[in-house]
Amino acid sequence: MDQKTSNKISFTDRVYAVVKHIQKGQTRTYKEVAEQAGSPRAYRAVGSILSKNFDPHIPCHRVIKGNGAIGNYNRGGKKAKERILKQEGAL
DNA sequence: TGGTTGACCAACT
DNA sequence: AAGTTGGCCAACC
Repeated sequence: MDQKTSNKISFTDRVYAVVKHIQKGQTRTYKEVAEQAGSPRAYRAVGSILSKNFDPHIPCHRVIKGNGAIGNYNRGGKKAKERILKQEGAL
C-alpha cells in the first residue's frame, strides 16, 4: 500500500480497524487482534489502546481474553460486556 | 530521551 | 484453586 497518499497509521489505528472488522456474534481475542494488527505479541498494547478508545463505532466489547474469559470493558465493566455479547448471540 | 502504565498471558508457588 | 511474578509491546508524560 502506498502511504504516499495516506498518512502514517499507528498501531492504534490498525487495532481499531481490526476490531471494526469483527462481525456481529463473533468474538476475537486480544492475541488475534494484535496478530492481525501486525504485532502478535502486542496484546498488552491492544488492551491499553482499547481502554483509551471511547469510540462507539468500534465494537471493542467483542474482544475477549485468550482463555475465553470476558476481560475488561470501559463501558460498564465485564458485566456489561458479557451482557452485550449475549445479546449479540456470541455466547 | 527515558521511565511508567495497562481492558494480557504464561508460569510458578 | 487462587494469588504473585515476570515478560512482552505500544502509548503517554
